[in-house]
Amino acid sequence: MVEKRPRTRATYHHGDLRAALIAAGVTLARDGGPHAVVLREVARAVGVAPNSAYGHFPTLTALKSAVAQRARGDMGQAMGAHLDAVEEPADRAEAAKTYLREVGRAYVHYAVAEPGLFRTAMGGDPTGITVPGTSTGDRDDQGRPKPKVFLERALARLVEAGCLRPADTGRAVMASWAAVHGLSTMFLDLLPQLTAEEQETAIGDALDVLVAGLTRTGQAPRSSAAISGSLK
Amino acid sequence: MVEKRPRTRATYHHGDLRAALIAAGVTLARDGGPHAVVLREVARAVGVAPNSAYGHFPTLTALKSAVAQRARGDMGQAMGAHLDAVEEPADRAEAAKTYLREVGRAYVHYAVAEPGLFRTAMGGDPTGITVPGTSTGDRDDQGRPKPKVFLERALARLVEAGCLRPADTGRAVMASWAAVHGLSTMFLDLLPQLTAEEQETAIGDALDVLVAGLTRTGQAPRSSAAISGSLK
DNA sequence: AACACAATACTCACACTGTCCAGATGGTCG
DNA sequence: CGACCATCTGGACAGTGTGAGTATTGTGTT
Repeated sequence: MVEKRPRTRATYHHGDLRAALIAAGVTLARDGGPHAVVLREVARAVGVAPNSAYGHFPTLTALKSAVAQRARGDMGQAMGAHLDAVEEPADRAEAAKTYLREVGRAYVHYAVAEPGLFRTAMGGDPTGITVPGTSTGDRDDQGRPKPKVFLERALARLVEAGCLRPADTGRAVMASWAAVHGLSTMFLDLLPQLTAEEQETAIGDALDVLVAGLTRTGQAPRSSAAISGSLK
Repeated sequence: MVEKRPRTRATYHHGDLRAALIAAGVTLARDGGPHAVVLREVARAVGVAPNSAYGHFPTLTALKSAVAQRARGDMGQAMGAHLDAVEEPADRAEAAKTYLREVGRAYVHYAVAEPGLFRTAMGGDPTGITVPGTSTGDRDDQGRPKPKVFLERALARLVEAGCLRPADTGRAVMASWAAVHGLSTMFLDLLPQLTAEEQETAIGDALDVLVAGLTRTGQAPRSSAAISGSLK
């Protein structure tokens, strides 16, 4: 199905087996999740012997890792398309808040729209030596932005608009990421019976709480260390 | 290893194979996650033939589902123990906020302390017909409270203390649950390189943002529907 | 108390998986 | 043209979930 001509140099038998394997893996992962990307099935889809994959990937988890990276790029692309369609309010602060909300909404929307790819990208399988974060760039191997950059951009805009202190950017990253990632995994794993409307209101409510908590004018309390120290 | 005498009536060959299978599955899941609870390995640990399990569970996923339910009970027990050790401030409102924070901290702490059981409880495997939420009670089959009840209790205390409007309880559940579940899955799947100190500060920061967003005095904005309607 | 029944556990079997090892194939370069 | 070497193929092995049929054993009935 998917044909890719070699970029660097002409390869030997197949054309570009490595890319074809990844593409087939993405297709398998799209409907079926990471559990569905099976080595023999991937090889069967491409039309080669099962062991041919071992020339390009040392193990199945390595192939899954490549598929996951590709899925993260796809997620970034989808989030970018979502954000391009957002109409921002005129007020600068409200525009920054809207942008953060829409970044989060795009994150959760992708998880719901492409659960198989989302699960593959976020690697629920701890068997792999995946260790996400090894690639430090802002874009993947196909030049597509990573999902994280949208969140950082949103928080930077909040800082510019005066709604967020620069020193709070780091903790804001964790709080925002946790909120949207938590919503996504909850919808997929824990609350599959929710309707689209219920999901949408839950997204809006959680993001409202997040924005309200982040853009509070007073300084954030620093009681966490004291509380955690008096435990256990 | 684990011996359980039958409660209701003496069983036939093994004693209580069903309970023994679940117990062995919990042990397997504790170190190794849901992927490690393998039917033949469970049967091997108990000392019976592999297919003996099919007399008590129609499929392996059914056994995993029972193990997951047991893991959720274990999680509730651990959270209760954590909360019993919390020293609450005298002020009523601050005590309610502290309680919510500690509920969240207990949730994430269990995920980090027992990643295998947490992953099994929260079922990253969509293959099963698990559908959590079928059991509507507040306690599991062993009388242990479910994790969700602690969150509901915390929000009820916030309402009593006047820090949260009763009408906002529903959305507060989603926001709180998403925050702590997101932190947990992020720590396990996306940020395994974080140290315990970094995890602790991230937990404190995210919970501070959550509490600040929930207990804001003004009414929450209801702009989510309008924004989401202008998209796509 | 002895027997029949049904619940329980076991044996055999099949299709499928990931991965190793040796051999065939065919581009690339001296 | 011939040698090399990356690439792909075939066979094989251990291990998995699950189905069908069979042996075993506790329990209720006569």
